Amino acid sequence: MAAFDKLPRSFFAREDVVSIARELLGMWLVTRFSGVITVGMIVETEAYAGTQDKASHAWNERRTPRTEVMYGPPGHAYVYLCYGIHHLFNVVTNAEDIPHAVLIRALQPVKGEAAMSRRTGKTVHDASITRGPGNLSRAMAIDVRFSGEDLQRNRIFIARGDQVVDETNILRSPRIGVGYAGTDALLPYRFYLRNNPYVSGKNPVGHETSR
DNA sequence: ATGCCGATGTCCT
DNA sequence: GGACATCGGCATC
Repeated sequence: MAAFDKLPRSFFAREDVVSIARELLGMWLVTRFSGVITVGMIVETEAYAGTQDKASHAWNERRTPRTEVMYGPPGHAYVYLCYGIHHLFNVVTNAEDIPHAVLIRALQPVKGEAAMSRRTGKTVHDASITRGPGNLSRAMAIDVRFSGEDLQRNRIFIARGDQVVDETNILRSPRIGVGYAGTDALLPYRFYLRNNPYVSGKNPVGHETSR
């Protein structure tokens, strides 16, 4: 475990969830269950900006047993079941009572491909193995039982990757599947790496980040 | 290449 | 009863 440079809680305990979503590109998502380690580089994320964001489960102060973890301290997992089938992995950010989160939408496998293949029934040559939030959760063996998991522990965490992401290779676009969110559906809160085969969505229309 | 549709837990009306 | 931060299979163009 010592080989991984785990992100400290302070990384997630910041106000700008959109910046956090962008900065998570190139980081490694790591799971370690029963000694089996799987690692994927984060290549696609989306920011969800809490009570003011109509696309967020926490929109308008909405609070349910499912979403309660988003109102908790930062640096914890928020995992929920989507369409009754898919387990979607998010990281809680900001501060307690401010329910911001970043959805991890796609990974590029780094380590543990055999375990990923066993869990999904696919080979690593099929990019769909970790493309899309439902698929990556299956490959990493993440499910709703881990909602609320502290990412400072060693079962699920995020670590610095082994290379720097070139800003010119980061594209942004509106979020996927949130058409119901009115004008908030237009916000460019999705970030992804240019030309990466593991990025979800068909022919994504993206723009370079301007900074 | 594009589109429809079924699966199905949680939350909402 | 319907919508939903999805996915894969099958039909059609």
